[in-house]
Amino acid sequence: MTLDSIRVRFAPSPTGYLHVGGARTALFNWLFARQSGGKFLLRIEDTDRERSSDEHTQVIRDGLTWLGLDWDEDIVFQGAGIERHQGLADDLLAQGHAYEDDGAVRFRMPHEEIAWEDAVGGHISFQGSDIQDWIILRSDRTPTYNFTVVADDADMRISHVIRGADHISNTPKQIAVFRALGQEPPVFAHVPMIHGQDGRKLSKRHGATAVGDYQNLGILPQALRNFLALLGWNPKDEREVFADINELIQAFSLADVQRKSAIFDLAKLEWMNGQYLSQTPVDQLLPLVEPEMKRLGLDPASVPHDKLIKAIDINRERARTTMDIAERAAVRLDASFIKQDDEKAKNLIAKDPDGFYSSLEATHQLLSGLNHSAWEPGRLENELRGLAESLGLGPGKIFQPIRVAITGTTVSEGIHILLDVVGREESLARIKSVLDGRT
RNA sequence: GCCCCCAUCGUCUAGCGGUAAGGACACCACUCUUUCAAGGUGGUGACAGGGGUUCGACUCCCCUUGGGGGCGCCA
Repeated sequence: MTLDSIRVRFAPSPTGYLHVGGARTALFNWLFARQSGGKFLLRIEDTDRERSSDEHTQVIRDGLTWLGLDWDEDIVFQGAGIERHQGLADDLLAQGHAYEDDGAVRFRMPHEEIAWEDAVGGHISFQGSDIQDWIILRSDRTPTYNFTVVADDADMRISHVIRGADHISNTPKQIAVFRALGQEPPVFAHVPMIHGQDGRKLSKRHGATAVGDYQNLGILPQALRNFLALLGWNPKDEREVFADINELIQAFSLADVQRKSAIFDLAKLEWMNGQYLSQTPVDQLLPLVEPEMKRLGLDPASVPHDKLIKAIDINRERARTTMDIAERAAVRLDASFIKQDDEKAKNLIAKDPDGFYSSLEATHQLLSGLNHSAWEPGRLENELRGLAESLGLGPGKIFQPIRVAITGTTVSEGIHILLDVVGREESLARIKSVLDGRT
C-alpha cells in the first residue's frame, strides 16, 4: 500500500455531544493520517433519524475544530447512501449470502474461523458459528449499522479502521460482509476504552464527559489533546508535555497503543492544563479569560485594560484552568467577588483575633501614609518589612492578615504584588472594611 | 448464559528472560520564600493468585480470579 492511499475515518453518530472517548479515537485517527500523509475523513452515522439532528452534527464539528482536528474532503452522511446500501443488500440476497426472514434481510454468517491481525490488539479470532445470522436490511428496507459501516468504508476506500474496542465483536460480522462483497477488509485497530473513576465505561453520570464540558471548565484544547493522546498511548520515552503538535504527530504509533482500558484522571488533566497555561502569554489568554469573567458577572470592559492584563498575568502560573484565572482576577478587580467562606481564612482569624486585627490596624495606618507615588512593589515590601521588624513580629504575621483582608483567602501572589495590582484606594478600602466589620 | 479482550504503584505508564522494577499525576517531607501556591530536592507506593517452561521469570505457556466489551428489525 502506498502512503497516499492511507485513508482513515472518524464516524460518530450525532447524539448531541462529542464524548471524550470519541474525541480520543478521532485524535488517534488524525495523528495516524497526518503522520502518514494520508487522509482523515469524517462520516456522520445519521441513519437513526430520530436521534440525529443538524445541531448535533454541528456539535461534533465544533468539538473537532476546537481540538484542532481538521478533516479532509467533504463530510459523508451515511443516510445519503441508503439506496446504495439497499442495492448491495439485494446483491447479497441474490448471491445467497443473505436470505429473507419475516420481510427483513438476514446475513448468513459463514461457519468458519474469522480472524484478523489487529494493529493494536494483535491476533484476534472468532468462530463464525458462534455468531448468529443478523439483519442487514429491516423489513422497512432501511439498512442496519454493521452493514452500512462496511458499505461505506468500502465506498470511501478506508484503509485503516481505527475505533473503540467496543467494536471488536462487530468486526467478525463486518469482515464477513467485506468478503461476501468481494472486498478486501481494511486494517483494523481497536483502541481501548476510557473509563470513569469507578472503572465503568465513562458516561454522563461521571460528570464531565463531553469535550464541551472541558471547554467550559477552562481547559485549553492543546492540553486536552495532549492528555487524551497519553491516555492509552505513550511515546516510549519520558516526554509528557508536547508543546508542539508536530512533535506528537511524529511520535505517534498505533503499535504503541495500550490494550488496556484507562481511567480518566481529571487531576492530571488539570495539571497538564496548568503547564500549558503557564506557557501561554497573557495576550493569548485574554480572549479565553474574558468570556469566563463575563459568566462570573464581571464585564472585563469595565475595568482599565492594563489592570486587567496585570490581574490575569499574575495568576497565570498558579492557576490550573482559565476559570481559575478568571475567578482570581475578578477578586482583584472587584471586591464583590471576594468569597466570605474560605475555611483557612476564617481559621486564621479565629486562631488569634487580637493579633490579626491589631496587625491589620498597624498595616492600615502605615499604608494610608503612603501616597500614590510610593505605592509600588519595591517600596511596599520595604515598608511592610520595616513594620514587622519594628513590631517585633515575623513578617508572616503582618502579611497574612493583609492577604486575607484583600482576597478573602490565604493564597495569592506575593503581598506587595497583590497590593500593587489591587491599587492603593481599593486596598485600603478593603482593609478598612475588614477592620470595621470586626465582631 | 455464550463469545471476545485485558491484568505493573491510588491513577496514566516504561519494561519486551538476568533491573536496586524507571518516569508522570496525586500524596507526604524538606527546601526556597514574606504566607499560600508555583518551583527545586527527596520519600511512601506495584508486578492479582496458582501451576508449569527455564540455570533464571513482571516478562513465555496453562488454569483460576478479577475487570471490561459484545451478543437488537440501536448505533
